[in-house]
This record gives sequence, C-alpha cells and structure tokens, in this order.
Amino acid sequence: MAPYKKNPPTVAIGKPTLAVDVVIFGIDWRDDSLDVLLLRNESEQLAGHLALPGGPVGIKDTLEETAFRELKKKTGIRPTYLEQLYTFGDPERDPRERAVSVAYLALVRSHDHKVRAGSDAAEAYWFNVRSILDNPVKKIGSDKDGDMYKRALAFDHLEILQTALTRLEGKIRYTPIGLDLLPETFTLLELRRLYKIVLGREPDISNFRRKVAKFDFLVQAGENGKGKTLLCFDRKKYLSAVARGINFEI
Amino acid sequence: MAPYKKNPPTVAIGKPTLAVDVVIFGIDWRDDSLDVLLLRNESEQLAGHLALPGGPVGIKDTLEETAFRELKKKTGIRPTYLEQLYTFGDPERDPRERAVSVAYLALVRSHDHKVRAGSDAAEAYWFNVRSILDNPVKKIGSDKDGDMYKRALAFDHLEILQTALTRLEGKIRYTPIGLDLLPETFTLLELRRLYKIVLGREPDISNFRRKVAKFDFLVQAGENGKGKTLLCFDRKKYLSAVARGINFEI
DNA sequence: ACAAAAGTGTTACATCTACACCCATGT
DNA sequence: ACATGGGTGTAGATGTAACACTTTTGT
Repeated sequence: MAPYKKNPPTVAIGKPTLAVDVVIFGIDWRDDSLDVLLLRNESEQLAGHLALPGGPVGIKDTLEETAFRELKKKTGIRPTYLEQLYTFGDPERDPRERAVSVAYLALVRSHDHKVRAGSDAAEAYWFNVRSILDNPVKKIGSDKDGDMYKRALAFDHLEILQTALTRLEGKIRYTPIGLDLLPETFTLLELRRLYKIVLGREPDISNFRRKVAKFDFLVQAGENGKGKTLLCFDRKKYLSAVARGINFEI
Repeated sequence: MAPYKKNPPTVAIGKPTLAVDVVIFGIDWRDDSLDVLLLRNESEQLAGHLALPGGPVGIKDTLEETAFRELKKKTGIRPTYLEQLYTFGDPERDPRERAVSVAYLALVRSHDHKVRAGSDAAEAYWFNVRSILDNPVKKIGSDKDGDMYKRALAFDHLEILQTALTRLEGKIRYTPIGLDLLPETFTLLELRRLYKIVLGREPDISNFRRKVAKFDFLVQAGENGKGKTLLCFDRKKYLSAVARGINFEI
C-alpha cells in the first residue's frame, strides 16, 4: 500500500482522466473524396487546432455510449458503424493533464449530413483525409526569426487519424465495412468508386462485376430510375455466408 | 460547463479507474497445450477466482509500461511479444468500482519459466486455454437448494481471454506472431506443431515444407545435435519481404 | 527391420488477371 | 454514331490440396 497518512489525497494521487475520441469518415460523392469530421475549436489551449470530436467518459457510461453521445452533442450525427479502434495513453499526449483516450472509428453513409455547430463553441467541418495527412503542419505566420508553423490537429489526433485510416484500408478488403460509407442502396459502379476512393486503385470492372455477382448477400433492390440495378446489403445472408466459409475479399 | 458551485467534488464526480490486464500465452511442449498464465488470488472479493495479471495505470506510466511492470511484479516474466488487445469498459464489469481495463496480449517463448509467486499473496500458474474456455464455471459445492457454481475467472476475464485467443488465432495465419511462442531456434516440425496447437489442424507436411522453404526470412541456424536443421526468424529480412509484397499466410 | 522425419514429384483443381468482345441504351 | 454501362469468354499465370514415392536416421 502507498504510504499515505490520514486523508489520502484523491485527485492528487492521480488517476489518469479517461476520454473517448471518434474518427468519423464519410465520402463526398461530388468530388470522390474520403473525408473526416473535425472540430474547429475556439477554446483556450486548442485555439486554432482542429480536433476530433470526443469527451470524457462518465462514471456510468459505456465507452460506446460515450462515443455516440459526444458525436451527437458536437456534430448531431449518429453513425451507422462504430468500432473501437485503439487506446492512446502516452503520458505526454495531452500537455494539460494525464489523459488516456479510447479512440473509436465511425462511418456514416454519404455525408450530406447537416453538420450542426455544437453547443460548446466548436464547429464541425468535413476535411479531406489525404490532405490532412499530407499537411500535418500549416504555416500560421512569420517573423524575422523565420516562419512559424503549428500542427493542424491537436495533440496526437493526427496519429489517431492515421491509425483509423490504416484500419479502414485494411478492413475494407476482407469485410463489408465499406458498405457503411455507401447509401442504403447503391449501384455496382458506386461500389467500385468506393474502393477506388479508399484504396486508391480500382479493380478490373469485368472481374469486379463477376465477383460481386457471386455474393448472394448483395441483393438486388429495384432500379435506379435510369434502369441501373440497385444493390442492397443483406446482413443476415452475409452472416450465413461467412458461417458457410465465404471470404469477402474484394 | 457543469453547474457546480464553489469546490467542485473531485473523486465524487468520479472518474473511472484505469487498469491494464494482460493475457499471456505460452506453449507447454510436453503435452502440446496452449496455456495462459492466471493468478490464484487469495484476497477478499476475488477469493478463489482466477484472474489475469494486471494492475492500475500510474499517473506517469505508459500503458505498455504498466503491462510490463505488472507482469514482472506478479509473475516475474518479461514477454517477448506484447500488443494492445482491446479496452473493456462495461460499467458493470467490476462490481467493486467503475474500472476500465486496457487489455494486452503477450506471448512468451516455451514456458519453462519459473513462475514466481508475486509479492501480493497471489500465485501464478499456467492453465490450459481450451479447458478454461470449455469450463467457464465450476462446481463449488451443493446444498438442498441445488448445486452451486461460480465462474472460474474473475469479472469479465473470460471474455478478455476469449478475445485474446481469437486475436491470436486470426493473426497467426498472416503474420509471424506465432514465432514468439517458439524457442529462438526451432525445427520445421516444431513450427508445424505450433500451428496444430493454435489452430487445431495441421497443414500437409509436404506442402508446408515447400512453403516454409520459400520464406527467406526463416534462415537456417545450424543443427539440432540430431542433424535436424534449426530455423531462426530474421526480422529484418521479414520486413523487407513484406515491403516487397510477400504475404506470410501459412 | 521398422518407424519417423526429410525431401522430391505429380496431378487435378480453383482462382486471379488482363484483355477481347458483344449487346443495349440514351443523346 | 458514339460513349457508357452491362455482361460473357478465355488464355496464361499462379497457387493449393492431396497423395505417392524415395531416402535417411535413430533405436
């Protein structure tokens, strides 16, 4: 036991603070870009930095509940997909206090979502993921000593974002996770565009068509209006296909 | 901001406590069993339950450091492999207090490790993983109202163990993670036994041999004494092979 | 002599890739 | 007429599973 006398300090002995941060991806079909939702936070120490939506874990909240709650509160969005990503606990990650963050990965269909400014003086915007990762710092001015830069993202949020993207890229190849980025129903061509956007390369259209046709869990769901066949993901059929030993693998 | 007046409560408003638990696997080559190291804890509420080694995250500790420290303290072991597994945060998982646990997966070569009793009245033993998972409860007595059972493992440690096993089974098929369960140098037959133990099925010896021969990162490292070729994993060559686009996939 | 392990060969089969080709339709 | 999407065919490369067979080695 620790050698404290009488009243043991409470916060003083210090537990780490526990928070949840959410990386939420969406696709902008107007310019085929993979986007992430970030908050432009006007509060003190975050000034100017972009940050992932997130917040503290309440004493009675599930981690997942916390993720949903913070996302709702700060952006008004409820994602169709949510999974735990990784827990970031470097003692130096937040200079203000020792904070451990359980990061979540979320996906949202299309993203014509109205992004609603949150109640706590933060505003949410969609950003192109690649340009964030390619430009981790930005110039904020210059003086005679030279230019000044600052990180575009607060704390270790860039690392979290990178981790999330790697997970998405990996998982989209052997699970139907990517379908949560598409509308409820989608054409075969939209499906192909999805893989081009996330993975960078587009599979041979002919073979792609053949492969998709084999998946009985991608069922036809009417037509486009322009005669194009609309597809829809059938989760039950997918699960039984997996149980049967089908591998997705696009 | 929360509407607190004057002295805001500290622990009262309550942060969850943060801990790390470690699932450490090893193989007993005498009977080809996959084992996990568990503590038989004699303290109050854990009485009789087996528990994963673990402990609280100090205010200045990395999560990974905490895993190494607790493992060292309670079992004397330093694993050759350690990765973060998942974070378990169900408010009900620990009836004593709200505790969130970051679980780690660790592997140790062979396991003739002397298991040293820890300093805190707990003793560590190796248990066969399958029998733990197959017998999650055990009979502890009976009265006229019927038999009494209790969980073999404390809290949600059974779920953590199951998660760890699933991760190991999945990852051993496409990464060299399993080699951390073998001695530094090993024969081809021992390698094959490893896959039998973890995955249950043993690959065709002939094809297996051919496949392993193709991996230039499994280098020959002398002989057995009995003329058997000893293999050794070359991490550098492996990384360059991966960069070259080799897939492990046994 | 026998069993276990080391090593080579072969066959049948499934899958993937890259590309050619055809048809229907809307403008 | 032409571009676009939908759909079929196929040759070559590659990989895998299953099994047969030989040689070596330890007891």
